[in-house]
Amino acid sequence: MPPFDTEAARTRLLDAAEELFYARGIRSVGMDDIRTGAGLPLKRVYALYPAKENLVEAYLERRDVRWRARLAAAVDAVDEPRERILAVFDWLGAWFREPGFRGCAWINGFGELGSVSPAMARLARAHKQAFADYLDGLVAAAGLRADVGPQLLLLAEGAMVTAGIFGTDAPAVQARAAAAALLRPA
Amino acid sequence: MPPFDTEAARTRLLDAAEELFYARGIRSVGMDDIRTGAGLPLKRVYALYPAKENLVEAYLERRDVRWRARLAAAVDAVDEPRERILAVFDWLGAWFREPGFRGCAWINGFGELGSVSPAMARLARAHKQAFADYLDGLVAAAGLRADVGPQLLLLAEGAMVTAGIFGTDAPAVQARAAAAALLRPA
DNA sequence: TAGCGTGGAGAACGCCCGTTTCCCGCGTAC
DNA sequence: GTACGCGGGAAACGGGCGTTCTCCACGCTA
Repeated sequence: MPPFDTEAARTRLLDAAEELFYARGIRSVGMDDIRTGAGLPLKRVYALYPAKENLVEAYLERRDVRWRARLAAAVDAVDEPRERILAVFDWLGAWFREPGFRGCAWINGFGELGSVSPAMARLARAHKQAFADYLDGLVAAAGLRADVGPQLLLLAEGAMVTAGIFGTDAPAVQARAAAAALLRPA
Repeated sequence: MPPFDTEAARTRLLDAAEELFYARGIRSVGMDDIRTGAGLPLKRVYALYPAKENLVEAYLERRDVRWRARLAAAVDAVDEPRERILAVFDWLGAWFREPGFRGCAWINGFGELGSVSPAMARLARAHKQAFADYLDGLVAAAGLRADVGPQLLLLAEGAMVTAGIFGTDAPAVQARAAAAALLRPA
């Protein structure tokens, strides 16, 4: 059973899972929906991930890697340390404008399952901690006071939530403006 | 059937629904859990709200009124216009510290059901719009530039989300400090 | 006291969904 | 050509849940 096109099947499975879970939420998506989306027999789905929870974890872990890589790539296109911080919010705006944007997968997942699934709570905390650490690094590299980092995190999280609920990218430019104000020396 | 202690029953029902829905999410809570929590026969539950969705709406509407009233009461204890804005974040901190705090009921509900329930999406937007309008009012009363209002909204939303995920009240003081910086003239 | 209706408790129904199992067809080996 | 085994599709199973229905105990009326 193992050596077929297992890796290709895994990719298609995660692609289908990501599209469906992100668009509709986790509980709203049945394993049958995913099987249909991936074009895989249910038997193979369960051979790759023995339970739905494992598939959810794999989806969030892959998305975490990709999301942070895309953010880092956008930031790395900029040199000046303070501009790099603002680039975070520019990239958020680009993300908000993507078709199908529905807010942050971890905030949504935490709201849906955080109190009922320790795994979901852990993944959400890990992702947000990594994002917070990344922002702290940018702040340190710019020689700014350390307490600006958490403040930028709040702006970014607020922008994600607000953009998701209202379906507009305006929060990105509002957050960017607020961030620029916070970067000015006291 | 109508004139018994219908209003008392309705209150107990909404109390139980609020406690359970907020703590565990909406789909994780069964009508039987609510019936047990309220100590009401299922027949009476369905007499008061013909479907779960109606009960969810009633829960969110009552919570909306109460949440905004509590916020307004905390703000109204302060006179100076800029201090009133900061009082918002002080009150958020007090809220975060309450036992059982699990983030914002509308953010969580939107993440869980926003894409699958138009009613949930509408309620979340209405609540957040009302909060945004309230902040805009405080900003106008303080004679500040209008674009500070949405920035404060992002800080507050980000604080709710981050406090919910990490289970700490630190975001309230971080958001308060950021807000204070934004209130300083450019 | 006999009859009636009202309200409470929980069983029952139908549906959905995560997971497992069955069966059939095809390719391979001898 | 035939037996074997593997993989695919889908049906089956078990549990949970929203909603409805049944049954019984109690209180009022003549």
